[in-house]
Amino acid sequence: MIRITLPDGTAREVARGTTPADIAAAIGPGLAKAAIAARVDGELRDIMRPIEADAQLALVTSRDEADALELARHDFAHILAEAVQALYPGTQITFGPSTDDGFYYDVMAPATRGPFTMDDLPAIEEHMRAIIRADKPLRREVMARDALIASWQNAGESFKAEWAAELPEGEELSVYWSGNDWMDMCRGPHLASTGKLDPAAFKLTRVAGAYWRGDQNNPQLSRIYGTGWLNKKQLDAHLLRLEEAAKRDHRRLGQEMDLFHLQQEAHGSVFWHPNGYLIWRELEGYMRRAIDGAGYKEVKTPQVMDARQWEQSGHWGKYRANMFVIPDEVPNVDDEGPVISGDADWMALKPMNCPAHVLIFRQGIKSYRDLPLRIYENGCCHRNEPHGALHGLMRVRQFTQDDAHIFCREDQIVEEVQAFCALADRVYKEFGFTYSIKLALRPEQRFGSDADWDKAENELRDAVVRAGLATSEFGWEELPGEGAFYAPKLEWHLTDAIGRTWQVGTIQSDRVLPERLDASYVGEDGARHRPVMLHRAIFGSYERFIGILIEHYAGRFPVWLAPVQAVVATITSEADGYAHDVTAKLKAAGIRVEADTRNEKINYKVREHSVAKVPHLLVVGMREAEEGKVAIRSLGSDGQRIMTLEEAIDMLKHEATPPDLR
RNA sequence: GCUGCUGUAGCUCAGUGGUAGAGCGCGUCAUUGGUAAUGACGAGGUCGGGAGUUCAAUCCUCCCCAGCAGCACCA
Repeated sequence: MIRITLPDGTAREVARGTTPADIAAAIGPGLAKAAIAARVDGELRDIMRPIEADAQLALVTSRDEADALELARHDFAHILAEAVQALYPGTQITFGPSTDDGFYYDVMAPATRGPFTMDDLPAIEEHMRAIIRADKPLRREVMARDALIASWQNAGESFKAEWAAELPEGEELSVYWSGNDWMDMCRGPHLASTGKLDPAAFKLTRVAGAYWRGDQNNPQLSRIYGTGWLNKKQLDAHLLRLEEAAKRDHRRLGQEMDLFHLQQEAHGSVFWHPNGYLIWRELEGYMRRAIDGAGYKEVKTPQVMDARQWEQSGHWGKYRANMFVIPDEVPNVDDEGPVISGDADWMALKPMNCPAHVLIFRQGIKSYRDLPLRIYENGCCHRNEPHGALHGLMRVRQFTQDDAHIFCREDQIVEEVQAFCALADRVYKEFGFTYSIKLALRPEQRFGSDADWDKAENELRDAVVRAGLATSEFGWEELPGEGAFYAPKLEWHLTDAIGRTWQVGTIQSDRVLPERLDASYVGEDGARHRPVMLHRAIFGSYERFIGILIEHYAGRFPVWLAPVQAVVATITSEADGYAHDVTAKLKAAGIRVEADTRNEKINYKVREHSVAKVPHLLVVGMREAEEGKVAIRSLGSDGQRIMTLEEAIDMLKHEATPPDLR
């Protein structure tokens, strides 16, 4: 007999080999029906898997949503693989986990046909539903390693065989049978049968290429994605959320609001339109005030530098594949010959600002009294990104960083990092973001000694701990191998209005570049010392930050950032004179305002400016003109507020004030 | 860079082996209307680029470019 302890503290003596399903049945028929899995000593397990020893048992029902979703999605993935193999014999299966909103499965299409496409999805979905309707039992079986490998090889499943052979020696190799005719190697757990799934609660969404084991040197598989839920209501709600997210896509809003455009002749670089550049200018002003207040000095450095400089900084060796390289010569003007000779010296557009800032630091002799020296630049950088990586404003080839480098002594690092944490906190909060902080640790490819990396990692960790931010509330986490080649990184991940996260801010503690570029200062002892260099950014890049803001605000910018803050719209042309008067006074008060005196109905104007997401619409007719008032209709509310022109100006002036100046 | 899909008017999209169409937008005219689309008329496209097949290509084939989804990459 073994002893099973339930969550309420009661215990039962049952025979060894009793399943959680048996225990659920013993407790009551309702629970027996509702139970879909079990937690045995905290581990999620099949409801039908026998318990072999004394254990804590908690039965899992669909009310335990996170567990239930995980189980359902994992089952959907298996059924997807089973359906694909049933429909397309010769398809090899590899791996299929659950995701945040569903599942995917990576398969290798048979050699006789190309990769799977969207056109294949309806048939696969239909077959998945048939498998669910068939209510096939899902049965766990432990197999001997050699037998399992042999069975995969016999079945022509070379990927599975490779994987099975590499699983750790001691690990129990379990497979799951769907009925008696299909099985997959899997750690589990699974639901008791396919019929536990709701056939209306999933949808296959797309097909894409994905490399075997995530390595681009390996064969490319077809990855079939689906979204999966417990019921149709949840699925529909999810599909609706996707639609809402698509509506706030910055590429779409950028066009609708006339903020910027991209075109193939300059792919990866942004054409900022007047409306979009107004947002940029506001952010630039905001950031200048922030860094001025925090003791930084702003500089501007060259776009192009000689390759020898990039060799010395190490970028030529480690980063050249992503640099735009330029021959240092006068191009051949004879149309018959090649434009460049091919034997000129090379120059390169800067992919980052750090070396240039070190060169500024190196001018003259620096004393310990000059430290910390904080050098800031709105630095325009070019990186030759892989074409497939480009994405609207989020990943571009020309971008401007709010970049600064803090040159300091070792004993100033923690203090400087802490001050940066405070500055970043203020900025992100003023834009309405919450955030988490992660520490990215040394990568495999790196410069510098292990001792320096130990120090650098400890300093960053220490600063966050002292700032009180190394807590789960701030999502504190360490990410092995994710650091830059010259330094570990603290990363700020923002959470936007609909819960997505974006990595933007960073601070990195670097001992490599000062060494390579020979930066030094004279210490109190009169000797030369190496400064440590802290690389840091808050917006990350203006392009990307604006893209994030567009999606975060869904285009409904706070007044201080809105390109057009107010429109004065007339009801009849008799009010035109008053409208122009109002507009002039608002302009004089510093408001970005436009007059709409077109010969259109007020309904039309209200609609148009609402769609354009203008925060305030000041409607004026003869009534307002005679009384010296305006009727304000604000974005997001249906009603209007009548107020005097002076009151309206005060209100708009207040709302148009950046948060740091209020 | 890899896999798949897409590229037609300023925008969103329909369509055809015989040189193209809608809605919105734009222009003109009429209408002066009180809070999410007034009506009429009109202008606007070498159908992403190049080559090939064909009597004839926007449509079929091939190559290139870009965009989209994902993968890889993001120092």
